Amino acid sequence: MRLLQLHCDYIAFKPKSKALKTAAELSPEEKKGVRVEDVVVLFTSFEAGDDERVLEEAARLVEKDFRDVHAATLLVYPYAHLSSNLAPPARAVELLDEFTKIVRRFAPSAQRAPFGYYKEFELKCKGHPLAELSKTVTSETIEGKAERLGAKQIVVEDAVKGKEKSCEAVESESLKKEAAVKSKFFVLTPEGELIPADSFDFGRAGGDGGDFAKFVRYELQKERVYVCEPAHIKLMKEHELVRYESASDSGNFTWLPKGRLIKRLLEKAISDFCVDYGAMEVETPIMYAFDHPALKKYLNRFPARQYVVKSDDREFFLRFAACFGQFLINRDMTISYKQLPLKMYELTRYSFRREQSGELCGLKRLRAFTMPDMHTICRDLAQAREEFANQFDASTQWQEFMEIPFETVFRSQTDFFEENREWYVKMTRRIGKPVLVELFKERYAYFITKFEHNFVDTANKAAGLSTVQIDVENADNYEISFVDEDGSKKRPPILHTSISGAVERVVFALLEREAAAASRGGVPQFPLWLSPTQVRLVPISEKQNAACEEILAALQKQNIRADFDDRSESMQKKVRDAEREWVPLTCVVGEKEIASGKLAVRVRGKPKQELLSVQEIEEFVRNACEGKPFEKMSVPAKLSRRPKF
RNA sequence: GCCUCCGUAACUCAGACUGGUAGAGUGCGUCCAUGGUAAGGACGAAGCCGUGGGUUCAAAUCCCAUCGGGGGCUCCA
Repeated sequence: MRLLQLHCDYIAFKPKSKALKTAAELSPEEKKGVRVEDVVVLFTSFEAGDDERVLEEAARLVEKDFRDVHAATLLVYPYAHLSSNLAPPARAVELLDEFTKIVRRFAPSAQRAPFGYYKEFELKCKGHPLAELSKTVTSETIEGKAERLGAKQIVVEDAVKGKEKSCEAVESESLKKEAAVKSKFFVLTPEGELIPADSFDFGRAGGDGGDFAKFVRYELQKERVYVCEPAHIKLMKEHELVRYESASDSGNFTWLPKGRLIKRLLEKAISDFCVDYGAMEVETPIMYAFDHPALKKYLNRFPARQYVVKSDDREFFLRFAACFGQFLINRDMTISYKQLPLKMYELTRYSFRREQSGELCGLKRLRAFTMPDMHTICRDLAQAREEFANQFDASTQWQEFMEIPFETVFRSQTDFFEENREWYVKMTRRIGKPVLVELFKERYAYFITKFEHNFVDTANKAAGLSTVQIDVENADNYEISFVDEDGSKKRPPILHTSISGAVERVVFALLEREAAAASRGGVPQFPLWLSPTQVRLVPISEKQNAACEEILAALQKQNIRADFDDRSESMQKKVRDAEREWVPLTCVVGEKEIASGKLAVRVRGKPKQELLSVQEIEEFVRNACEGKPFEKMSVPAKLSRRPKF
């Protein structure tokens, strides 16, 4: 039995003439035709060998979708063209009537269209992911599956129909496959034990297992309770960093000056990190033609949805990573084995993924995001493994540099994991705590293994930051090759790497980390090198304004982001506002301070004021920002000149 | 995409159940005050009550649709 299932705004049909001599005569009412609104239309072919069980199973599958899409009614529409192995017409009518009866159990208003007639019809399909489904149910599939899986679980072909025209977003094969592939979870300890995740004792080191336990629970999807809005959303608005822009598409954000500054600093830090690591920086186009042969295959193997852009008659998709541009460069390069591993880096501002609207969440998941994306061409799997381990280490260093706590997962094909178990254990030892391992029987995407460092937020939900994957498909797709020692051309394995993860996600993690600190009674703050204001000058009265201007100029000359609260407000209020803005160093300037040359400095997080000279303040900032990038502040240094956003 | 909650001044929110001239705090403006480490005082301006329909003599309020945001599901290289 074959079904083409369409969730439609409406379908209207009208019988025209008999297609089968044996077709039953129609009543005048039936001849007029029918129009049905908000309906799941089941174009149905009954095949030789279909029986009651097939009908029941098909109905069960349809019932689930029918309930999921909340359609008003159902229409069974006999449609012979779905199969080349049709049941005899008389039998088909029996099956049709029986099937209609069965579906009426959950859709009492279900109708059936006449059998054996040519019918004209017009319909409008809704076009959401569940709106277009095809199903094949046969007695063999039922028996076959029942045998393999035991019990009642029956799997049938149930594929989301790809859109027909290339201009429509491609529903990736990988997306479908990923849904179908079953995986198993384990915990790998630094000692090398591999324990099924559900029997691992998270409290063995005492306590509740902390973030790792939360992370594993999150991954295994056992514990998903109601949680409130993630803390970073409120913070990003309060601090005038980032905001929603309803004039754009969901998941495309506006970065205000202070947020832009933080983001720019992070972008510089991670780009420098990658260049220091040995990657060549490039910049590539953000859109690519759908019909390009190398891209077509890759699109299908990449689990993401795309934005589509039209230009004249051509259709382009917006990139969801830097792979496209970099691989197309690699294809045209002449590469010797002597140059491997060869690294290329791009800060993608932006990468685009048309995530489902319900998946978007503040800075954690966006449709347009900035990803530092690095690719490494390796000589062979051995070199890929070595480089993977190096990049695992580099990613870990980066997270340590950012002081962002993380939990790690390795995802791998089962056989690859078993062959390389010691290699995984060694990396686990590097981070010195248990990691999660997810094993797949078959590969659903282009990589054989990957790791992620995940951040666990205040709502106990995980978000991937660093990740490295070993890609064994795309050298072929893109025809990337290098010349080996013996002069032959070879296809390299390629590493896909994001050392930091999306920059927006780094901001998310920083804000969440501080929100968590605050909820534990700590003082939330930005690292000094990321603070929009590093030093704030607060005069006691207008009499100290001139002195403050001088100090301000001196600090700015030393590449310190200083500002000056020259508003006509009380000193107490200025101190309060500085605290609310998380200003790291707030310097009160009065007559005493001018006379002594030592400012009364509130150091954020410290209970007592300190008396520091301007030079000492400069040193303090310089020391704390050692090895970190610097960028200028783009809002006016005088607070009276600074607008509210 | 589905389910659900929410959308009122620049911001944070009350008002809605029970329809009848739009409320507070913050911010902003003017004036007074010139201060010693988390909010000095007075006055003032500021609203297509997300958008579009409907019901009603009358809609921020009730109904429908739609857009945007949060959460749940699905999803997350």
